[in-house]
This record gives sequence, structure tokens and C-alpha cells, in this order.
Amino acid sequence: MPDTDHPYSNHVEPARTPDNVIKALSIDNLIFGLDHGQLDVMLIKHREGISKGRWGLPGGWIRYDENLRDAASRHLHELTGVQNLYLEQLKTFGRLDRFPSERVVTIAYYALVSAEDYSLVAGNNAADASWFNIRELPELIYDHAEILQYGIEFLQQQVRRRPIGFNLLPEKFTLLELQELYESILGTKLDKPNFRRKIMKMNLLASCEEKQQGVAHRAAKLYRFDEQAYQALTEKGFSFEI
Amino acid sequence: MPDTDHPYSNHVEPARTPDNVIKALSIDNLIFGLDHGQLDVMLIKHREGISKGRWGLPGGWIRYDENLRDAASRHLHELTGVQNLYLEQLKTFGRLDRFPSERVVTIAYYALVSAEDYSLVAGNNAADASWFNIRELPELIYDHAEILQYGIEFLQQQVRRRPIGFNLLPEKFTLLELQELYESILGTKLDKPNFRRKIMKMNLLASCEEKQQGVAHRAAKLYRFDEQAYQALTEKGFSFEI
DNA sequence: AAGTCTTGTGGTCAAAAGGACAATAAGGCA
DNA sequence: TGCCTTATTGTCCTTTTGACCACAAGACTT
Repeated sequence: MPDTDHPYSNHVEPARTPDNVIKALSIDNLIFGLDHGQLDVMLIKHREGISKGRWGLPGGWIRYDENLRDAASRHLHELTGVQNLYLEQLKTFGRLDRFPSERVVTIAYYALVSAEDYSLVAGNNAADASWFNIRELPELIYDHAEILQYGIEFLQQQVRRRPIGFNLLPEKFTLLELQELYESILGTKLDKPNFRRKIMKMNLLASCEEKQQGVAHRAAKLYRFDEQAYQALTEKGFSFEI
Repeated sequence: MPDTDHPYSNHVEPARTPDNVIKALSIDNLIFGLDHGQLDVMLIKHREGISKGRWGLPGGWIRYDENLRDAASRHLHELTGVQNLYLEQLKTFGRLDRFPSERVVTIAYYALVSAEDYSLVAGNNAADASWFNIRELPELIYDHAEILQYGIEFLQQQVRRRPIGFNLLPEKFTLLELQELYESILGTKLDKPNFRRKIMKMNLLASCEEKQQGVAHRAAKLYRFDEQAYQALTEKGFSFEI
């Protein structure tokens, strides 16, 4: 074995380009939204580069002097106009042939939002930016279909174990909206009275002391997710389970 | 914004070194083992390079033409002699200053094994390789303490939700050994009769039709984890919960 | 104003799961 | 044999879950 193969020895500066990115390393964002009870994902159509005119996840290169999450936020903002989203790391994908012509490893981040809160604006580098229902996707570049599939399965698991689903709803929501969210993601039917009891017993919802407006039936109470209560319960070893 | 900042445009080959590694990207392995009911982690002492003589996680650079998991396996083998471990991706760490002098992003992998099955042999590139109790760790290089901490917390969560704990035990084990494993990782006490009922009801254990040998009391039956049964149950949507 | 449709909200009940703890069995050892 | 330790089974009670019923509250129709 050559001496140069020692771990962390043999330093050579990574390649830098005029805009100072690490050329072997990219970010891809998976932004999920809920629209009319259906799970959507945010995609962009590339304006330039080798994938011009095709749809893919909003992402791009990581700069040499930029933290990973910052890179994820920057690309999301530049490509879709969306800002101030809390992005969580999902997984790193690095199959040898995932990117054409050279080796690129990509770190996937994800976030969950209420789709109706975000009107997308294609940035300078994107020809288009739009929400897509996860069951009606266009063909995606590179291995983005694989990344998306992984993200959807991850979401289905996580949503039962952690109260991340609330991020997909507007600030104020009804119990039925919450239930339909879970039914939509999990692909099951849930019993209404039982669901509401289960949720309410967790003490994670705070009443807004308000009711729905303009519905053609009895208006439901509005609730919001009580972040503080969740923090307090988490520290006591509480575990969210649907 | 310069034209060169377009996502995935502006191709430049990544830096390559004589041994053909990507210099911005490394692997670090978290190998957990159980020894006398205590959780251990595998560390190596570096022989060369900028961290010579100090302890760290077994890892190193990723080659340009090597898949991520293959890189993880290769480094583990070269540094500790351990082979054929199923490594699972944990998380990618990329803080700007995590590595001295240049930007390096590292992908952490982990595995769980029965510590007694693995006698470590320091490879050519390691001055030493050894198990350490996670409560009695030496000072670690770079951000390896942070990575390890993340891994331990991840393990505590996962062990309750997926039957990964079995990997920490020998092929054949008693129910009490299994219980003590959970007590050790979770830091709690569990009721023996209730624990055994809960486990047995899952139908994940196959009896070895054998008993413990050489114990100074009634010998317990030996069981092994039934991989097939687990696969079958998983497909039916079974969820493991302790 | 009465009727009816839709959705919200509370209740019941039986089955299942969980947890505390007593009781018995098996094997080694003095 | 009696004693000690751990394995294993049993019992009882509480909590949780899931299925389903019933009624309440608006809003719309006629």
C-alpha cells in the first residue's frame, strides 16, 4: 500500500472554480408541501447547463466556504424565491454513475411546508419553479427520482414518530385537516373520534379560540401546534406516535 | 449573479491525487460493539499524517471511482482488519472548520456488532486499533467526538424502533442478555417477565433448542434472531417497538 | 320555519396491550 | 438434602386502542 494512502494524509487542495465551489459535492433539496390534501414536491426547470429544460430538485454546488445547510438554503432561495425554511439533512447519495461525466456526491436536505404559503418564483438560474403532486411527476434528471422516492418513504416513517406533520399545515388548522394530512401521507383511513382523542391527549395543540370561517357546515375549532409544550414534553422523554 | 453560478453548470474536474481520491470528501466509521453489557466503539490511533499519534474514528478519503459504502468498508478493513460488516449511512458532517487547513466534508457510516467476535488488528496505516467504552473515551481528532455523540443518540432512538440491537449480541443469546442489552443502551430497568412476553409475541426469535453451558444456576434457553420472519413481518407493515 | 345535509364532538364497550408482582421450575453448589 | 440463583409461567389490574353509536351545531334548501 502506498504511503500516500494513509488516512487524512497527502493533502492537496480541492479543485476550485471561479465561483469557488467544491466540484465533487452538491446539494439537492426536497421541499414537500400539502395542497388540497395531496403531497406535493417543489421542482425547478433548469435554464442552463447540461440539464437545460429538464425538471429536477432545486440544488447546486457547495461553496468552499459555506456550511452545508447554508448551501441548501441559498440554492433554494436562488432557484425558487423561498427563504427562511428550516432544512434538515436527509441522506447523502453518491452512486458512481449518478451524475454524467464526472463523480459528484450530493447531500439531500428536506423541509415540510404548507404549500399554500409559498408562491414560487423561478430565480435567475431556473426557467421555471413549481409544485408537483408526488403521483404526477415529470421525468427527473440524474438520480433525483431515487432521492425523491427515498424522501417520501422517510417522510412516511417520520411523520408517525415525530410531530413534523404540523409543518405541512397552515398556522391555524382544524382537527379534520390534521387527520386528512395523516391519511394522505400514510395512505390509510383513520377513525375521526379516535384520532381527535389521541391527538388531544398529547397536549400538543393550543386552541386558537376561533372557528373556521365561510364553510357550508358547522365550523370547527381552530388549533395551532404548541411548540413550547412539545419542547417541554420532549425533554421528559415523551414520544409522539400516530 | 455570474453565469458560472448556474446549478450543475461550469464543469471542472475535481482535484485528483496520485491515489485518485476526492480531496474534499472523506468517510468516518462508527462501529459499536457490546462488551460485558457496556457499549463500546472502535477507534484507531493514526500512524501518519497530521493527526499522528491521536485517536479517531476509522476512516479516510473516498476514491474517485468508489461507491460510498465501499469506501467505508475499505477503510474499516485496512485500518482494523474487520471485514464484511454491513455499514449503514448515518449523517454527513461538513462544518467549515471541522478539519484543519482545508475544507473536508465527511460521511459517517455505522454498524453494530458483537464486540467479542472481533479481534482488532491495527492495519498498515494505523498504529493501534481498539475498542473503547463510550464512557471512557480518549480525546478525539477533529469533530469526531461530535460525530460519535450524534451516533450514540441516534442509536438510542433506533434501537427502540428497529431490531438492530440483535447485531450487538452473539449469534445465540438468552432473553436476559437481550434485556440487559436494551437496559444498557436505553439506561433504564425493564421488568423481566413483561420483557420476555413482549419479545416473544413478536415472533422474531427462533429457539436454538439449546441451553446455556457452564452457568452456576438454571441454564436459560438460547435463541437467535430470525431474519426471515423479520422480513416477512416487515412487508406486512409490522413495526418493532420496545 | 322546518327539514335536511354535513361535519364536529362526546360517549360506550369490548378487545388488546402494558405493567406490577407473585409463584413455580430448574439447575448448581455446599 | 437444603439453599441459592436465575428461568419461566401465571394472575390481576390498568391503560390504550379500535369500532361504532348518538347527538350537536351550523348552513342551506324549500
